[in-house]
Amino acid sequence: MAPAGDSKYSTEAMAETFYLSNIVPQNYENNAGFWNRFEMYCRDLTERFDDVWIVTGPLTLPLQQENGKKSVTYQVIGKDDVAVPTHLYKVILARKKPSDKTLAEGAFIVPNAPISFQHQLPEYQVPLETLEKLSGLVFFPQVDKSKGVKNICEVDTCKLIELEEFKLYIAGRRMKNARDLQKVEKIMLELSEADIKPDKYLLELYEQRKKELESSETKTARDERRG
DNA sequence: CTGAAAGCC
DNA sequence: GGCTTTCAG
Repeated sequence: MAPAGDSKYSTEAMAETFYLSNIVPQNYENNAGFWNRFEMYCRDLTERFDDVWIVTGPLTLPLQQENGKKSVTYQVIGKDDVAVPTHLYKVILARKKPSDKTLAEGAFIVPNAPISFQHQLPEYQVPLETLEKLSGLVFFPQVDKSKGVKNICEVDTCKLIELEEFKLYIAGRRMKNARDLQKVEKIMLELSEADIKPDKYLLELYEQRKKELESSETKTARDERRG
């Protein structure tokens, strides 16, 4: 998860987040696209589950070479040869209420490469044991798997945001930060050019931002007249 | 939201 | 160089 900018996180937690030891090189399009949608889904889980635990990490998995043989190869970057993982994983463990005995779990392995909006989360789900073998790790060892741990994709949706919804969300973010009325209108124009109809939420933001900017701009003009 | 690129002191 | 503003998926 990326807590940046979210005031409910402590500065200590933020500092830990940005340790280099907590960072891996990730494909840009993946991070801004599929992985971003994945993280949005994870955040959204907290709306439906009281407790959500997530472990994320890198993998360097064997791939079929041109000679037909499988090998572990991965790119390294920078002067210190930082390893670029071939895949990233997430393990999700969630509980509706602290009193609940049954937990929901999901393990996902995602290629560190661009993944289009046509792809959905369940395509990348694997049995937890598979991920444990590939990573050499044991996740949530204190959880007794024999006690009916449920599949998160059955208990919840595992549905990632679609392209249109994503663009509306981005437009909303931009709307809140728009500097002037020109920018505000540009956001709306770009949406209509993309054949996306603004939803009620965005229209509200639009009207609100317009009002704010109109009042601040007339105020500025008044101040300027006063000299 | 995820970022990089450009601008500024 | 580091911080702020601007732009892009």
